[in-house]
Amino acid sequence: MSSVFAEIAALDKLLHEPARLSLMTALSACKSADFLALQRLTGLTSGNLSVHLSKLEESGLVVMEKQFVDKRPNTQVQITEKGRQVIENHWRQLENLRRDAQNWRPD
Amino acid sequence: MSSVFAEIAALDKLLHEPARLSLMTALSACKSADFLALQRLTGLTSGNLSVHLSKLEESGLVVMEKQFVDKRPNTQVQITEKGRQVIENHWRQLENLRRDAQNWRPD
DNA sequence: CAAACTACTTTATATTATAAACTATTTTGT
DNA sequence: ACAAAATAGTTTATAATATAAAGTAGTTTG
Repeated sequence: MSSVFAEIAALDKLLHEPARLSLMTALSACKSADFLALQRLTGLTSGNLSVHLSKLEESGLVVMEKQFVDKRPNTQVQITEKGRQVIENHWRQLENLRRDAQNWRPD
Repeated sequence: MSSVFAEIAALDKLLHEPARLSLMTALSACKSADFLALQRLTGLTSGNLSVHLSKLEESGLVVMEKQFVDKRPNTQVQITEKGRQVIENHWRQLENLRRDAQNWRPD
């Protein structure tokens, strides 16, 4: 896999999907956030948010802690060290792609 | 739609899909490129490349010109003005997301 | 002149995302 | 008190999407 283009074309879909890219980028900026804050942020339906978070958790990119706050369920979400690494790397790849595109010419 | 996060979460999938993001970014850097150059660049199978390009063409983001060169079929692909606008806007949105993430805090 | 190659397109299948329906509990109105 | 609505999610079914595999039309090579 020589060029950034090829790298991007085969990019990690888990992270690249827009909703999850937003979530991971936001989570990389804070210690933790709860379900509703993330829902307000992204505008996702609760169903979609739930599925996206589960997917991120299964891959070890976030951890979820479920507790009761004021007698109501509350889910705190936190990015893992692995998650922080892969999202940072993902942004690096995107930046590389954009930079390299400036002077690409067809063979 | 208030935040960049929400904008991104509802981002144009057509452009965001990694292969097409690569293709459009590359095409925005040159007058035109042919099928094989794009295939070399992205590492896509010809089947996938064909489908992705057709999708971009249907949406008016690229135009394709089919001709014979040295007795062989040859497909030249060129980004349209609309295509140039939407890919540039897409990159702007991604940059905004990343910038805004730096100082996001859960409500 | 048959077999292999080039440059694709079409189709079938597997993956993925989204919406809708559901669960469990709590609060509000009468 | 108790039905209705709200909260905070999860599960499931369906629709959309991507990828791989097979097919087409023509060309070159042994």
